[in-house]
Amino acid sequence: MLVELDPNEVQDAEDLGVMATLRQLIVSGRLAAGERVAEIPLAARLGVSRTPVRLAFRSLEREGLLTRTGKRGYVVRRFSQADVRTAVEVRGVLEGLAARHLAERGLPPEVDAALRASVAEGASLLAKGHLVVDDIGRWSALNRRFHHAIVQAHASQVIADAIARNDHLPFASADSLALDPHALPAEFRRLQVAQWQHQLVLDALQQREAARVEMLMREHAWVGLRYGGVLGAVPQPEAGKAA
Amino acid sequence: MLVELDPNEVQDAEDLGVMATLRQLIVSGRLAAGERVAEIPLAARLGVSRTPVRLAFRSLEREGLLTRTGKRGYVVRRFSQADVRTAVEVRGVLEGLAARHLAERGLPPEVDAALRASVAEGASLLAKGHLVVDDIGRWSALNRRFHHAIVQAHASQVIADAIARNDHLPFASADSLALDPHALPAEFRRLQVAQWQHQLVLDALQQREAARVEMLMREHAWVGLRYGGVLGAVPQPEAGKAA
DNA sequence: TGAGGATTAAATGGATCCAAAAATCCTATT
DNA sequence: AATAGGATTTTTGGATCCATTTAATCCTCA
Repeated sequence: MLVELDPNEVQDAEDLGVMATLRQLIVSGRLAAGERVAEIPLAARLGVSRTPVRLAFRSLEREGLLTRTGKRGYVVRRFSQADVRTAVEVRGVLEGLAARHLAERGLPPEVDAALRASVAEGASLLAKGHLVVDDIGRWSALNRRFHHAIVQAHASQVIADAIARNDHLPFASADSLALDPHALPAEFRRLQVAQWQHQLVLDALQQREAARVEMLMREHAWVGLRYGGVLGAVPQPEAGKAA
Repeated sequence: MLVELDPNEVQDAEDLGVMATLRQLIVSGRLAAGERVAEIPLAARLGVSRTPVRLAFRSLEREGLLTRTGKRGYVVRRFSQADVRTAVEVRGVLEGLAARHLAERGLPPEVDAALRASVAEGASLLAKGHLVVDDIGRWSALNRRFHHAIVQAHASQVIADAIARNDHLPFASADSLALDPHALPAEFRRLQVAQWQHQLVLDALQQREAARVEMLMREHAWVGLRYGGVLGAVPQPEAGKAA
């Protein structure tokens, strides 16, 4: 009944659930943009019944990774270069809103501590003047904590939800700043800019400079996308995923 | 097996699909905030099997109207006053982004025409100096067209999607400016402000004043929420839905 | 050879079935 | 009487089944 099973695919399916597996298939490009996805073949491919696949399709549709085609079936959504830029800008705008609120209401001690810790860790990571491959993961983690601290500090979950939904677009999230291990010197310059921006954001929050921190966060969003070109790093060839 | 069927509920279920019915039940408060919703009772209540209910649950979870409780089951999400404010502000920020882009790129003729038409219709609606109940629906329609024209003008669907997802929160959308038919004089003042704002937005777009139009759109978002108090209308008692 | 229509295959939506997990409730013992 | 333990009932997740609809194929005729 079910054939041609790539072993590690099935592995994923059992461990993480169909939802995560599908997301992976889409993000990795094994399901190409524009490709039609049907319940039955995919269920067979993953070794599960149609039911979980159907449920996952609805969720992924709401996440924006799948779109309906006419009366029947879904296709993997295709993202243009403009979509990528816009998604990054949307995140910047929303994180800017969160940061502004935080500046206006004042920085709670635990948020301040979390941000200081992230900034300190970033400083020590860059202090040696160059990058090693291990630093990529460390930066990703501290960067995630920095953004998370700001976004989660808001009294309402609504902003965090809006950001999370936007982040479902794989290239939009703050920790999708994919660092090229083969261009570490250039990436070092990029991270240095990001680190400066983190420091400025923290300073503006502490000074309760609301408008300033909003603009800083907006600008900071671009570091994952365009700064590569400006600062001499190789831009990601995400054209493969885009239309 | 299936009893206690409110006839018009079942009517809805057959016509609009479980998804829309559930949304209605939640928005109308017939499913109270914080209430637990289970598949089997709800399927019986709607006269359908569990399958469509399950699918609807996943979608509504992604929309943010339902949240999981621990390992099992969903509850109707409860929204605080802060959530309502924040959702409105998020919409303002995103619509502001869309409007700014439009100003930066220039106003295409058809968008300009659509916006002019909405503004003109609003002017004629308010020209008689007072409101009648029919005007509520007319305003809602023209207001929707105005906002839609700005949001849909963007090259990427990403902003529109983000706004649409935020608008799933029933109180957040631009046409949730619920006008009280019993306070028409006060509502007239409110619509007059909204109309002025529409005119200013259109002017700023035509002049390509990007920063100005962004701020105008942000401010305009609040008209549905707080201006009532400022301008003397009765604020919505949405506390019933909020926590 | 191409177009149109009819037939066929396939995919979707809804319903039901089964097993596993969770919550509730009941009982027995301290 | 209260609590711990266990049994029962409910609910969920997954799988399969059936009917309907849509898409695709193929065949015929011009």
